[in-house]
Amino acid sequence: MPISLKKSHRPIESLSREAWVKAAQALIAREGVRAVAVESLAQTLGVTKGSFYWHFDNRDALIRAALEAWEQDQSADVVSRYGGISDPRRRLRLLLFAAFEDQENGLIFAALAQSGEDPRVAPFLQRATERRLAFGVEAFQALGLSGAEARQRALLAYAAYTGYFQLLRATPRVVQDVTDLSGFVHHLADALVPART
Amino acid sequence: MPISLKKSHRPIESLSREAWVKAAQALIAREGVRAVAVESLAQTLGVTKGSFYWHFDNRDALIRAALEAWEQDQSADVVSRYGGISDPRRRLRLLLFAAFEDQENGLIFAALAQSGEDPRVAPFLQRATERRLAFGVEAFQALGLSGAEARQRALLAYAAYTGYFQLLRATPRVVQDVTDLSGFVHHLADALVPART
DNA sequence: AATATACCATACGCATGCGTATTGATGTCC
DNA sequence: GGACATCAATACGCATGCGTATGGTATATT
Repeated sequence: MPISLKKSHRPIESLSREAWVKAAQALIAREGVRAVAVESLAQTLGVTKGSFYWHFDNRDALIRAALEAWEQDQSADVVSRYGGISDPRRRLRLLLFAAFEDQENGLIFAALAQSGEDPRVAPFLQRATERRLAFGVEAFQALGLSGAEARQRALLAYAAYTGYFQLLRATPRVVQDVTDLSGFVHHLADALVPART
Repeated sequence: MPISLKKSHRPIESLSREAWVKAAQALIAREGVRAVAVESLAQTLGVTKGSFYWHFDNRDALIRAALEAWEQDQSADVVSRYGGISDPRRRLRLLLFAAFEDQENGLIFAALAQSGEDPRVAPFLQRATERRLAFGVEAFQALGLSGAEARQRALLAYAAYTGYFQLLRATPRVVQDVTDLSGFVHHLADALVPART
């Protein structure tokens, strides 16, 4: 009965594989899916292709792994953190502010949308978009709006959200002329969330 | 004294060059800048590379030509068609409706934003974004808003605009659940344009 | 000590895609 | 009809990037 059992024999996921996935994610976030090249990635990791093809079957497997890992901790996504708030008005406003404040997540999503034409990315993007919009629709319905109206506002809110980060990503200089972001979001929230039940 | 002078000698721009540019634009709009490959383009045009390198110095020249041609008839862009309207409220609302209705232009712009990481595209995108935002800021200022507030609203409007078309491009199925687009824009306009002077 | 496993390097084949060089066909002008 | 310009086909060199094959080294197990 070995006590110090399987230290490096089965770390279940051999550590270095994680490094590949993370590097791929970083590259996707910065330059899009098409920039994921195994040889250049290997160089930044200080190894060669020989390593890569031991950990992964091929390039697609790496991209898939990166996207799946990204989708997994979507549980940490903003929409998941505000399901518990009961007052629908409060929930919506908090959600809006939190969404615009989480630049990390917003920019990653914008980067992914940028690679949205890629057939590997499309389904992930689709699912995430549906999930987020559905959350918005529910929240607006909980506010007393009809289904059609709730869909309208959710789309409006989400378009503003995704458009903002797209602009921030593509032309940051232009966006940063708007110094008061909270005022920006405040106005959006006031416009979308009715003043009274 | 030749009467039928210079029919094909100097059409000033040798006709076929236009074809290359248009094909490149179509490809950029559909699949992004990186998809512009001279050999595949040549095939779709029914010729070979030999032709291309007579019309253009290299691939970059084609991309530049396509982007410049696109920027040229930005004079046909929505913002240029509504400068004449004197009533600022009316001007803004018309502009908003026209912008969301012109799907052609909106989708092309979304496609370009998708290739915004490309150093060739970036300056064009930057200029267009600045132009459009500046127009919005002016319009909101004409409405009596302060500079800071005008910038906020212009950014909000433009984020919603660009975000909408990004969503329409990336995940059309999800967006088309919102059947009443005019209601969508109507709400946006009401939210952004103050009711009274 | 011997063998097996995990990880990585090197070297190759192959496809794609850019750019060049050369040649050819079809006009236009004198 | 000969010279020149316009447009295009063919063939090549070269780089990048994917995937494979094979061998090497370190650690672990027995």
